[in-house]
Amino acid sequence: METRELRYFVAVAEELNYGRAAVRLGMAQPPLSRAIARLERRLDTVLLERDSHGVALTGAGRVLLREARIALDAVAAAEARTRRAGQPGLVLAAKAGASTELLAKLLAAYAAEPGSVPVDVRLCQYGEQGALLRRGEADAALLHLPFDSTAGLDTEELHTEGQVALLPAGHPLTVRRELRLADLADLPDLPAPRYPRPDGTHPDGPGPAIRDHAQLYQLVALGRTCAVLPDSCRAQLRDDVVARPVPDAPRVTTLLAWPPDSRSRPLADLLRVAADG
Amino acid sequence: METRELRYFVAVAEELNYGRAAVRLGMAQPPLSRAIARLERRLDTVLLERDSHGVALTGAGRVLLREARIALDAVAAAEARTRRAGQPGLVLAAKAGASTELLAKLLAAYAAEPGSVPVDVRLCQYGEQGALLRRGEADAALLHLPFDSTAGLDTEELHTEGQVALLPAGHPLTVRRELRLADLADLPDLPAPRYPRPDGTHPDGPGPAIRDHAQLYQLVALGRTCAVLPDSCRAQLRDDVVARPVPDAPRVTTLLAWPPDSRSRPLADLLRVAADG
DNA sequence: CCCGGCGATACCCGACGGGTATCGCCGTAG
DNA sequence: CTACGGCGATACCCGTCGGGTATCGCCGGG
Repeated sequence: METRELRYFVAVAEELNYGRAAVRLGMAQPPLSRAIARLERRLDTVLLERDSHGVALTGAGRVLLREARIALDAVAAAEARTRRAGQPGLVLAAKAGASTELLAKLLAAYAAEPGSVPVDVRLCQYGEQGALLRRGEADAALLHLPFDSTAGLDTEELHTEGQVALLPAGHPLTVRRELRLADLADLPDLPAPRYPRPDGTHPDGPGPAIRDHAQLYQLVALGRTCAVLPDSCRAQLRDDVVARPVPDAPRVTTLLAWPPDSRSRPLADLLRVAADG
Repeated sequence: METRELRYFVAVAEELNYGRAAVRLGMAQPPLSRAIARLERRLDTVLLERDSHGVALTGAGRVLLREARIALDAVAAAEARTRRAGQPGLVLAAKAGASTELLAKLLAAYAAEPGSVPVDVRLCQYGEQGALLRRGEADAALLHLPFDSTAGLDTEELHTEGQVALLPAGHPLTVRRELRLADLADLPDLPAPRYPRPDGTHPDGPGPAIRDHAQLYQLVALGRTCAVLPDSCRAQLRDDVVARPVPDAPRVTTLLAWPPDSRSRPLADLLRVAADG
């Protein structure tokens, strides 16, 4: 099976309509029909049930749809990783607005190494760093437990810290020295922010939908929401936002992650610097 | 990137010689040269250093070799799984000679289900079942912890049991009611069998290299080695082999494993029967 | 009953994959 | 020093196949 055939099949299986799939693929419908028919002949398996008013997946078609997506992702990751391995420099993915201090220190320490290469920092929305790594678009990523998934990645823990609540300056709760998670649940004036799910959609609710820390700071400053974030975020607060410790919030571990078995010289240097620092 | 190009590149990267790679691929050398050159042009990356006396991988080439193998495996698994999804019946992989009783019960119980399909049992050498699953050549497999790896698979525990030592009838150690692992280490007359590593090779040593339980029974009966196996193997012993409990050997868990997200009707039935039984 | 939407078929063309012959480079043997 | 042999690259040719346009056949709805 060629990747082109898999791409064609995925397009048809997703659209369930040869015409629309052909448009999406930038080609005409007849060669697409033939390509799918040839694929079915070679696999000796019916993938699609056509009646003259549309298309439906067979059981085998559902299997191939799932497997083809996996295979195409692997091919795309191979291409992305190879492309970047051929060019100098590292790409490091980090959550926008998170661990800025630690990130700055890491970059400075690595830049001071002999033989270090330029590091391109890609600031991501929540949860996007893992996807960048898995797609081969980044060499390493800063992740935060327990929020990000490390499945299928190698990791090195860098730092663990408690969390603080961020409140708009002047809010009644700011008179307290410490807060509990329960104090922050269901505040009518400060509805909890809605973080994106792994698939990028937001749950429903009264609070604002947010995509990264920068948005969150601003919304807290505007008195629209409150947030619970790692201690280190206090370094970047200005006086329109107040931080109060939340001892019962889970501790947050910042870790460096990279794809397993990828150990180029520059990446190995970066990992060593991170582990030492 | 097309899978054909990846196959070509892997062949050249493994042979480090265009001529031999072309033979392996069943084609002539010039089109292979051109295909690799085109791949490099499209990736805008040098994959191979050619001096006139051979070929060497660049850093990017090493990356692509690793990634291309992963991607090609994914494509091959997609093809195998789809092929079999299009045909009736299930394929169940099991270690030859292990868990025979449990396997027989499972097959009988499933066959009695309404709507059950024929089950093709593939008896494997040690450690091969996981590979069959991952390559898409089996729908489910019987694995044994702590020997087999379940990484990347969904599993259901079926049974846990202790282990016994198998000794040739008449061996001096058979006078004991129980044995310890230490009793069986470094016996000069019964050197430990050499089980295959995950890559199929055998470690060095004095004992016989074995590939499955059937071989092992026979070698024990011949007085060439001894073995520590799950209790249930006693059901198939004849009187030329004696079993003695080994309480300090790790307990063995038999489990049913299947590729994540694969839940066809027949497989779901089999899993339900296995969980109930 | 006719029209419209959809997939399949017929037919054509150009590009690309693959083959043979040969070159250019270099290391080595005589 | 030259001749040879091994290896990858280049030149050139051919057939196949991927893709395009036109059209058909089927069916469901207005």
